[in-house]
Amino acid sequence: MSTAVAKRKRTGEPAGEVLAHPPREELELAAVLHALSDPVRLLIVEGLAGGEERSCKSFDLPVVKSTCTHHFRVLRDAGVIRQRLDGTTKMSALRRDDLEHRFPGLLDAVLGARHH
Amino acid sequence: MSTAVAKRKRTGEPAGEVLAHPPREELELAAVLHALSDPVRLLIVEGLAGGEERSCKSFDLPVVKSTCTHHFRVLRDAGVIRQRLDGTTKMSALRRDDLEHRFPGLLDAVLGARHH
DNA sequence: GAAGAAGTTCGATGACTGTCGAACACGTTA
DNA sequence: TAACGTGTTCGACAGTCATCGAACTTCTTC
Repeated sequence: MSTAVAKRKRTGEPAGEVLAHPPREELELAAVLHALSDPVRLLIVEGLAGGEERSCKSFDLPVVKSTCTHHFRVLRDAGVIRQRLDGTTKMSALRRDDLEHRFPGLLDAVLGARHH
Repeated sequence: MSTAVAKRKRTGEPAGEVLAHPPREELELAAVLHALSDPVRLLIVEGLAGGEERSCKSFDLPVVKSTCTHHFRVLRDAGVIRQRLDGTTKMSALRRDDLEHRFPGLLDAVLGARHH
């Protein structure tokens, strides 16, 4: 065996560490607002508002798989969500605490907006 | 005389009416977030946070005039600001009440964010 | 009137975006 | 080991975006 997973098992590296997440101090307002300014990504964020982790596949998004990958990555790069590998699936969760610390009230305002 | 201003004087049409502004019920979250997701436009919004009207020229923005026109129009089309003609200058102001009604807490969260 | 001031319009440009489909990688399960 | 499920990578594509400079419009002022 010489896969990435096998290597992590040998070295004891946590699986989640392979995914890059910006630290909370480096979250940028413009980047977060941009990440939240797409309808599909707003659906994702609202789906995570409950606080529980969810797999990408558990969302019923109006786009194909590869586009989902794109949107989840935009959210992760902006620091809106945190992703963790779990077998073949990737679990995502909102970074509520980090967002609240950096931009107090922002996420609640977005989630509380009356749509349409 | 056959200018637009002369025509408005003849017909009694208010000068401010020539600028299109979306009504408060039609403000869209994604559009507002997108309008706020640009650094130059964030500068404009912060400059209007005091509540007073300001001319475009009173801002010291790091872009040329025509680009300013673009950014102010994006903000106006999204419903973030209201613009009014006053002679050769165009006065801009935040639509605080409308934004607060439609997306409670959003503008305060954006304005209160700790930058950099 | 002529000159100046404040914005707009237009075209161009380079960068980025959202979308898809096909092929691939990896872990799980039969 | 083979098949399946979940997600990624890659290339392509059409559309949008931020930016600039030059020419223009409109109002004010001298």
